Amino acid sequence: MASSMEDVAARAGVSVSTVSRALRDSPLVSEATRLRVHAAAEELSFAVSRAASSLATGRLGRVAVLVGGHLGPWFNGTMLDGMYEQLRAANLDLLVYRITDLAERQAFFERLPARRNADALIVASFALTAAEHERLEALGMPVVYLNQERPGAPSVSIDDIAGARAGTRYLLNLGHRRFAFVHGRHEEGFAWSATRRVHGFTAEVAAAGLTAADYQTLAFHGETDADAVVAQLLSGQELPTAVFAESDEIALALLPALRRVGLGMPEDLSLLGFDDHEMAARFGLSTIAQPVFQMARKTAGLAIALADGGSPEQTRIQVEARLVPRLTTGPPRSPLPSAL
Amino acid sequence: MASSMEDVAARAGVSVSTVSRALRDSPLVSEATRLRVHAAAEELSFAVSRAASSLATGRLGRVAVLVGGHLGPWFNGTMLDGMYEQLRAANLDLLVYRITDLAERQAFFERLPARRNADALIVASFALTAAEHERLEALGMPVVYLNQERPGAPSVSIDDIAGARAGTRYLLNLGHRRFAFVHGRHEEGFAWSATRRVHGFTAEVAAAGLTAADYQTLAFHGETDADAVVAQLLSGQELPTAVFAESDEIALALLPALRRVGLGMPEDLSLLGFDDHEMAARFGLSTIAQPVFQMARKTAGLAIALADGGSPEQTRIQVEARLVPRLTTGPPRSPLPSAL
DNA sequence: CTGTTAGCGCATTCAC
DNA sequence: GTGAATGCGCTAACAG
Repeated sequence: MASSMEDVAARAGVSVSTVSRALRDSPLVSEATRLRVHAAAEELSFAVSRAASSLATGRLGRVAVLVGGHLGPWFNGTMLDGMYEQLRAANLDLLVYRITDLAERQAFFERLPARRNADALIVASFALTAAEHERLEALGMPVVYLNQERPGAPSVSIDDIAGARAGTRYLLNLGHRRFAFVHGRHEEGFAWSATRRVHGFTAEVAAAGLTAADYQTLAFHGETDADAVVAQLLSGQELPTAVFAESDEIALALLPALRRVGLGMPEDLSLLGFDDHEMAARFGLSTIAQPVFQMARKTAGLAIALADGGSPEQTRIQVEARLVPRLTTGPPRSPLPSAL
Repeated sequence: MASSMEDVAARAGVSVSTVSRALRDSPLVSEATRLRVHAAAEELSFAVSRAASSLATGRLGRVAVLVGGHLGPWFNGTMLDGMYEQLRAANLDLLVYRITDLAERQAFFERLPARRNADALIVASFALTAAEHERLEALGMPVVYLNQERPGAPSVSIDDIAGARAGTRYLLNLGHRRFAFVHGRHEEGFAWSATRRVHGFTAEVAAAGLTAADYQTLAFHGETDADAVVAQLLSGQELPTAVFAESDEIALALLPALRRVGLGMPEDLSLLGFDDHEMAARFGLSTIAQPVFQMARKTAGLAIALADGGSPEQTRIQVEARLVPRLTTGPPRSPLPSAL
């Protein structure tokens, strides 16, 4: 089945070294024998053993990605797509690792399955502890971070603070003065942008002269929690006129929950998300777009350069988030919503 | 940096073979030396070279997945998640390949980058041509199919026909007699279940005594096409009372488009999807659930067994789709929708 | 239970 | 331009 180079060599009437060279299109081989060897390989359906090749060259031909959370959600999936394209173009394979809970987290950092198993590691959207960082740095391979900045380490990230400020500014400009900011859980070190987005929001409302009485910060704990959050909003002192969600995932969960209690957007309430999730456009959700795909490509680009042993000129890339106003935001209505 | 086994051997005061055995927790090593070796390895932060290990054992420790389409969409992402869990538990890495267009398709089948690069290949939701099948079979490694049955080959798939029939039956039971079935594009060989679902639908309506005048089949060509499909529905001879979409992705695109023209679900129209997309529950979409996660786990399970050189008892697994009625389906209203 | 020996399949010197 | 050696780092078979 898996014929060896010797078989190919015999068939092509050359030596194994020539086969090796010819198959990798080395210029040290004449065109004639190159073709002859390729033909022989094809006939025997021979392929170079990656393991043997790697052992000899020291290059694995693979880049590993450590994903924070599940692979399924839009963000991570899109990210993988972006990386994949870059890697494929560079003829590198994509190896995936995932960390969804503490068990996986411990398992990964104990065994470090990526070690000596890839030419570079991408750590994506996953807040590491200092100890974990050190562990990775002792890995002996380049590590690139996505949405996580580490002094001295290559990274690609979005300016969450600026994005959150821009979103807040937009709502202020529309005339809103009473806000709620809804964020996901950010304990456990699984969060990355969350904290920065809250900061951006509070900084901007403060800059506008608003005080703590003018806004509230609510936590959203997973899918089933939308109604609870809406209940909190409704039972507060005053209903906010604008809700800024830390992510579109949250905003999209809030959307039907708000509609269910009779609140229309943007008439009764403005709702602004963050990320530009694929579903955001479909449901007319206004949002702050994060160019996930591009970010992923750039991150992979860094990883490729580093895997090649190169040292890219720019190793810390920051991209901008930009406002995408759609249908769920508008000026506040002067009186309180009639629905209340 | 990357210290070798010899270093560890020296430090632990044993031979390399003992190091090799100890590190893989072979029972042929005494507990004392096992610990000593592990300690030495830890101190030198040594890890076994996968390439060298693979070369010596012949096992790569990796399973490759060929995904049809992008990695981002819910279906593929969920699938990867399911496979990942199984593979990780078996201590196998997940290598990802993707085919989104003709170029990628040709590139993959020409170069076969997975060849001699993984212990097994999973082909997921991707309809192959006969030539491609042959090419894979000459690959020299086990191939497992997800949602694609191939005589003699191990596979896991859903019973699309039964699912589509059950959905249609449900709508018939509600009293519906005028239908539209909306399917995605299924040229290009990128489709798998699509055709079977249409067949299931038409078989069931035929069995109910309906004729071609009672239903129509419409094609949906991507996100932006929802309005066009709705327009077709509205401009037909008679508006159907129930719309069955080939997938939730399509149904979820139709949903806002139908609302936009004043059609309420289920008052004016029943809408039924297929797959149980994560967003389906959120938007109350009735659907036929496909247990993607489980299917993925089972597929990975087959791949693992085959990669181990085993021959699993059952190699062709079929799982059932089941109806999940939610809010978008109900009995038809007797007169035509007042909105018209 | 442990050490010695001999490859695994390729890439790369170095000669020619 | 090509072939003959050597070694990449580990595992396995064989002794002991």
